[in-house]
Amino acid sequence: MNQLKHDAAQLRAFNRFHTGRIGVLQERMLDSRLSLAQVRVLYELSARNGVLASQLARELGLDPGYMSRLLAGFRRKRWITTAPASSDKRRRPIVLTKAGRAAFEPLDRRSQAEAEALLAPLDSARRRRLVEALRTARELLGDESVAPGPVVLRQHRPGDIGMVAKRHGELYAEEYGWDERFEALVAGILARFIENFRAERERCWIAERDGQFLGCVFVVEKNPDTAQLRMLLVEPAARGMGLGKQLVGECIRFARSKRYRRMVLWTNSVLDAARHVYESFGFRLIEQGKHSAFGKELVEQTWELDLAVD
Amino acid sequence: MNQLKHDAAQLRAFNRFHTGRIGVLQERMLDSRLSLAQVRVLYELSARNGVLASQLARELGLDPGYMSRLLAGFRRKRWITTAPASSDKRRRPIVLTKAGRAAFEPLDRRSQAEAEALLAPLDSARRRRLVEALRTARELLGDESVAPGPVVLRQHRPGDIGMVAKRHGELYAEEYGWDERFEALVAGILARFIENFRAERERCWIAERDGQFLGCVFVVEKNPDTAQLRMLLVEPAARGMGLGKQLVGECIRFARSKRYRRMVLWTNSVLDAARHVYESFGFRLIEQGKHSAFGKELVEQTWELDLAVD
DNA sequence: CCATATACTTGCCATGAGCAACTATTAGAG
DNA sequence: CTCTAATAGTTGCTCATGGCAAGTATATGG
Repeated sequence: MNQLKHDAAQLRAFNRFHTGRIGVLQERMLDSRLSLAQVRVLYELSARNGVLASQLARELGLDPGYMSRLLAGFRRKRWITTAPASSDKRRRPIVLTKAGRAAFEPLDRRSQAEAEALLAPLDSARRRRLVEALRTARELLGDESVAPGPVVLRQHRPGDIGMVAKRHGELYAEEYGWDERFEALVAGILARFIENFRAERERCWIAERDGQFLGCVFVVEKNPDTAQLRMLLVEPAARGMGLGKQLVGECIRFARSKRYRRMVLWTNSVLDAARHVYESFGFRLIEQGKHSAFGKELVEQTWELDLAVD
Repeated sequence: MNQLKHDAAQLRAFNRFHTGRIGVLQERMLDSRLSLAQVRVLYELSARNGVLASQLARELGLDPGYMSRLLAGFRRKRWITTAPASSDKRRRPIVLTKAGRAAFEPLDRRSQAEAEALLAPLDSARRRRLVEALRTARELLGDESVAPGPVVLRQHRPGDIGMVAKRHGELYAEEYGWDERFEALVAGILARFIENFRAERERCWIAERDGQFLGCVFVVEKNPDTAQLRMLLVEPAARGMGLGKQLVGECIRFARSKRYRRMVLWTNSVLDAARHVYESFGFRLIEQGKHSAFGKELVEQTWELDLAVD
């Protein structure tokens, strides 16, 4: 595959660039009379009290003997103490002393300041883009330590309407081959949703994580007794974590709290995952029929849930 | 600013992760009996014939003395020849020999293979995201060598409608404080644009670079003689490079070719940059009036251009 | 023509870092 | 319960890595 080669070449280009950049930062480290290895160890020590030398060596990819010497050096400077151990007397958990912390702190500050200096020329939008890009890269390169952040459900704000339309358009084009008229349909529905929006009868939930769009769902008033669930979407990357269920659950809770008697929704037979969610909440299929739309022959379905029962 | 601190911390986290990762790759390098510095120099030599030792030393951040020794080593192995020089006899442009190329090739292949192995577990969508993220990071961190790719103008496809609405919504909210009803208005217009689309009378241009949305503009039929220019948008990141002019130029050319007699557009007094573009093409303000919309008091304007003249 | 700068080399030397052998302790197999 | 193997850490030996400064040869600018 040629694409893979190209992508790998890009990765290498990045690595070259980054080692060059970091090389510069390393030199600065050195003018504090500490080697890169020492700084890395010190950083780990300051972050995690009580690690073992062997753990550090493994994680930082350093030779155990070398690690031992590094730590001996720190011990000589009274930056660390190695408590002989409790249960297992082979182990000597390493604890940073007050002096150790004091030695690390200016280094840490300098490193922080350098990172800030690197970012300073960027305006905040660019900085956000950079941070997001770095996070993405780290995650995709398999850094387990990158905590994915919580999934947040929130109501709509500027930009969401478009995002919802965009992802509907792209995903249904990709997965089912629907043409751009589907996206236009969604955009029109969304436009009317905003234009006629009444917060006490209708609502939208946008699911996101780390600012990344994960999914959405809308409840609109069909008539005073009937709420309509619309535009449920879960991003491929967010599937299999119960987000669809969570979103539909919010809709039902909202509709109940607003005294709707029933909830209906219009969907399509090809959307299997969504159907399972609807079924699991007790929606019943009350009508279906062939129609042709978005360049495809489809079977549309209407589902209904009685909100009074249960 | 606390955000800067946080962003810098993210950058540092990335750097730590990356040095760890690359550390691993470096070890592998070593089992070819070459140091990282040697490999880096070799890479540069293979990429650019005839560099000077001093250039290399500067660019790779290595000591000139060390560089001299590295090169002496290569010379001993007959991997390079240093032509004594032509005009300036101090300089000795370095040329990689056939043997040098042969020595570098397996290294290069191995490094390429390792990069590919790192990417292999990712599906192509993720890989694209990763490559895009790395490119973004490189660019924002100030790698001049990252060529920004050409600006491409294309017609619309699924996802564009939403993107156009989204960016209108976000940008006008940010820059002018307009609320989400503006986005809804745009979404509605876009929905109708798609629903009634006739390629021989109407068109949309999406400007992008490296897959990144840069701007857009639409031409729709107002009546058989009159084309309407709508939804001109240029991303902040793309301003000042004449993209607005280019987009409007496309519109006018298109409208002329479709035998429209005139072009009109509706805009708003606050949009200075756009107004300048319109004026530069000879649009004349034919009507304006206060109105209130999107949560603001605004002055709307109608501009017209006679397509017959000129 | 002389002072200064550039391109590269060389001598000197500290230390960074890999390897293997060694001690102390613990866990697991039989 | 004992013997073996594994784990945690230390130490001796070694040499490549790479910084610094002085040195040579050439070029440039006043």
